[in-house]
This record gives sequence, structure tokens and C-alpha cells, in this order.
Amino acid sequence: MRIKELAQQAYVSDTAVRYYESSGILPPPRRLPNGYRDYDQSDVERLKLVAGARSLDFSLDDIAEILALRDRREAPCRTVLDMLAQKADEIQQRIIELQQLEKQLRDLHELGLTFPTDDIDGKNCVCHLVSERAG
Amino acid sequence: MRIKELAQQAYVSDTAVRYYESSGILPPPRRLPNGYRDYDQSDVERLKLVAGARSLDFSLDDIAEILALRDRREAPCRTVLDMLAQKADEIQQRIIELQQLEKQLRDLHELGLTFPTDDIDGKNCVCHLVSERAG
DNA sequence: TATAAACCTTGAAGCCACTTCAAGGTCAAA
DNA sequence: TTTGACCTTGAAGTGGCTTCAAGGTTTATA
Ligand SMILES: [Zn+2]
Ligand SMILES: [Zn+2]
Ligand SMILES: [Zn+2]
Ligand SMILES: [Zn+2]
Repeated sequence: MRIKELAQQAYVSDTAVRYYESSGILPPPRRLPNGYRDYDQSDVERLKLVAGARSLDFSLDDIAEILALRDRREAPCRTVLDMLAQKADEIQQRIIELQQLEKQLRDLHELGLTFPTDDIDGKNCVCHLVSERAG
Repeated sequence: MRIKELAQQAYVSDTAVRYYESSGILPPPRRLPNGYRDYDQSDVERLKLVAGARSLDFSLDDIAEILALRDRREAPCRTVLDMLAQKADEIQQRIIELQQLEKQLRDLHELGLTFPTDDIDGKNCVCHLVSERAG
């Protein structure tokens, strides 16, 4: 099959497939006589793993690590399990940070409403509150 | 004052200050006879607003919009208030997305634990679960 | 006085995971 | 025959910086 059919089977763009090849995640495929890339079912499986892992926000480096194990005929299952747990922890931490940020934004908004809104120099308005967040 | 002192007063790096200048957020400053950048207190105020807004995750485009108003002697307070509310909403939405992602990661981890962990081809293991997340 | 340490300058490249653009070549249907 | 869908490559753009390379300037110390 050609690149577009491969890409569609994994729900990614064909330009992403070319990018994965250029970055070493996917091996260079056979070519048809006209120079077009030619893929088979094993390429679909590989790309689906890449797409699934990307949809879980794994980095291409992480994915390369998983694929490298498989290419050496070593089972990557343990590595994948560990990565899932670690990524979940990272996301959890990120959520906490964003919750703090949201609170700061809402607090600033509420407080800002109590100040004049025609202050050019920002000495007595919400702009001043933003400026003084330093540290 | 020179660039490092300015940067320190706003708790940013001096390379960031040069980057802000190159991207038009900060105007080109005067120069000392030796070519070094020379700043004053108004530069500190401007950079503090930039730094405060960046710490709230505003984009440089947003910040440029705020500064453009001030540079035209129009009060940016209303704009800032609106941006605070809008950014808070964006963060809230992002948190929801990350919470869903975290749940997917934890669920996959739990389910993956019930499968063998020595499957090279990924037909009966957590790797297969990752691959089949398509769509 | 020599020299090291801390500061300053510029321009370019690197980061991440792509997308978009430019400028073409290939092939099937109408 | 011409339209349109598909394919190719390489380069540049995205955002907000940091890092690197290759210097010049100033202050402190030996
Ligand atoms: Zn597995
Ligand atoms: Zn575990
Ligand atoms: Zn204001
Ligand atoms: Zn409001």
C-alpha cells in the first residue's frame, strides 16, 4: 500500500509518516517502480503502536526505546507498563500545576475587578498586580 | 544599568531579555560607549509586566497587545482582565483533557498488568492495548 | 603587569513534533 | 487532454526560549 492508505489506517497524516521515517522511528520502506513508498501490514502494526503511544503523549524518544526492544526481539511490555505509570504521575503533577495557575488567574481577575480600569501607567490597576508577581 | 541587573530585577535571564528585544517586545535600548545595553527604571517596569504575564502563561503575542495599548497611552486594564478570564477558561479546559489522559494511562496500566509481559509481537500484552487505541 | 574571572556582543543552531510551503513528478478518470 | 488526486524532496515555520561559537571589555587579583 502507498503512504496515504498506511497513514489512514493509523489515523495519522501522511506528512507525519514521512517525519517518523526521517527521525528514525519508521525504517525506510521499499519503493514502487515510480519511487512511491510501499508499505505492508507489518508497517501498519508498527505505525499503530507509534500512533497509540503518541496519543498517550509519549515522546518519540520513548517510542523509539520501545521499538528498539521489539526490533531486538525483546518484549517491551514491562517497559511500556513502567512508562504508563510514570507518564500518569507526570500528568498528575502537571494537573496540580495547572490548577494552581488557574486559581492565580481567577484570583487576579477577581481582585483586578476592584481596581480602576483606566490606569495607563499601571500603578493602580490589574496591570500592576500582574507586574508585581515577580519571584 | 546593564542587562544582567535589569534581568535580575525581573527574575528572568539576560538571554531572555535579548530575545524579547529581538522579538519586538522590548524596544532597542540606549548603548553605553562600549556598546553594552543601558537600561533605566522604566525598562524594569516594562520587563516586570512581561515577566509577570509570562508567569501566567500569556503568549508574547498577548503581551505585545497589552504593551501596544500602553504605548498608545490607552489603558490596557480591560484587555488584561479579559485575558485573565479567558486564560483561566483555557487552563480549565486543559485540565479536563489532562485528567482524561491520566485516567486512560492509569486504566491501561491496570489492565496491562493482567496480560503476559513477554510478548514480542504485542498480540497479547499491554503493547497491543496501546496499538489498538486508534481513532 | 599579567592574567584570570565576570561581564558584554552578535549570529546561528537546537529543542519538540510536527505542519506548511515550494516546486515539481505520476497516474487514473472524465 | 486536461483535471485532479496522489506522490516526491528539501526547506522553513511554529513558540519561547537556551545553548553554542567566537569573540570584545572591564574588574580583581597575584
Ligand atoms: Zn508487549
Ligand atoms: Zn506499576
Ligand atoms: Zn491597568
Ligand atoms: Zn470577567
